[in-house]
Amino acid sequence: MPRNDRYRRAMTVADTAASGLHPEAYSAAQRRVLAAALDLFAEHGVSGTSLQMMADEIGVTKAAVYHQFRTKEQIVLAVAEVEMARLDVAVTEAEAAGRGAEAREVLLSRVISMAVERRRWVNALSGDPVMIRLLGTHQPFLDLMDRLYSVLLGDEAGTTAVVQIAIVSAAIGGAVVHPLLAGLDDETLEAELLQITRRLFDLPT
Amino acid sequence: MPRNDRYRRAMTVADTAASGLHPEAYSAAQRRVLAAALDLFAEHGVSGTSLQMMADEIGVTKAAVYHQFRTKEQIVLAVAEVEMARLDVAVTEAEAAGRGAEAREVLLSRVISMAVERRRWVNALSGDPVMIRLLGTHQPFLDLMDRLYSVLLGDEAGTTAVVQIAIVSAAIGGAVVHPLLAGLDDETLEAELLQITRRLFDLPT
DNA sequence: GTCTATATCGAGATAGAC
DNA sequence: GTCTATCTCGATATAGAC
Repeated sequence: MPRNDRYRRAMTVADTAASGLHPEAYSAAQRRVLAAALDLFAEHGVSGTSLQMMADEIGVTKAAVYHQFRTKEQIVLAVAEVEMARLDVAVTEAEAAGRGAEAREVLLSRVISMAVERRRWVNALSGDPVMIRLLGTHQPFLDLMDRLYSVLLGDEAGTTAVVQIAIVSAAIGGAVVHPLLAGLDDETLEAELLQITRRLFDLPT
Repeated sequence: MPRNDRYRRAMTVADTAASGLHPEAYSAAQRRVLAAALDLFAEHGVSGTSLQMMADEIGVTKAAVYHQFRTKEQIVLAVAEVEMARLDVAVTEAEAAGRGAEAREVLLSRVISMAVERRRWVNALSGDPVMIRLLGTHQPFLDLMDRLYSVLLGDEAGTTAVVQIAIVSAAIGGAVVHPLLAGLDDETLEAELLQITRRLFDLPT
């Protein structure tokens, strides 16, 4: 990443404002980089992951990685967009199911399924400070989250309803990475999460 | 941090095995370093925070920071231990309330109160990969978490009960840092969290 | 698509004066 | 307790050959 007056520049999407929700089809070499990057981000964090680590993981040199992506920031952005595209599919599918409880039901099951399936990477994608800053300034992502929350909220309004969906989101994202549940198989975890989140929504407010 | 054969060495507690749950009283200069470090960890992650950033934040030079702590790892460890000591007080207090529902009730309210109060730093303390690795090899921390989970579990056993407390933990930790709730005042957030977590425990399994 | 080689900078860390 | 000065290394990044 380029430099700042004092430290290295904070990551922004300024250089890549054109990138939206439709990441072009990456080459095989690019996909290898992105897969290695995601694994390493999960283990060491974005800042703790160097281009050298990615190169070693793939079994090539740093220069080969730089041939696929011009900067580290481009890699982070590409990783984020690939995951966003997955989430977009789920939200779009839920929206197609209408505006009420059915839509919410569809979204919940799709999101839980995705979160469980990709639990090794959830923390890197949603908890890493570099990723948070990047996505927080990335309008397509903000729009996607708005849509997601709209489906979850349905017709509800008010603080309690917002707290409720925030808690459900947090519970899903946090449970799949929770050390207590690290040994639990995906199917059981998914079933339990589905059950408990459904009951959270059925609770009287 | 010292180096590895290939990259810089992963953080361990090997050098400081003697440090436990009773951090010595830090000097005023040391506390300034720890406060700055915690803020910066929350904003940039542990790996993304340099000694230079800490020095700038405090208004001294790097060498002055190195006079207070011999390595960056010592700073991370000290930050973690100060927070652990806070949590330890809450767990100890809950344990004093017995072994049943009352103990759980005390612990829940204390933990929620702590999490809300310190929500700016929760992600850095529980989600940062460096912190996770450090604490995961730190026996006093593992013991503390065992005690915490024991109080939450009470007499319950079985997968569903474990999932339940994992979800409650995740919900608390995740809700306080959730962007949707960033604008919510501490008192409201605390009350809502208390209510919803209590209901989660009252649900029939 | 991958390599070797290199440039530049900031990181962690230390020595020694005040 | 803080400073200036310095060391070494790994980080991002580029040039140019194969």
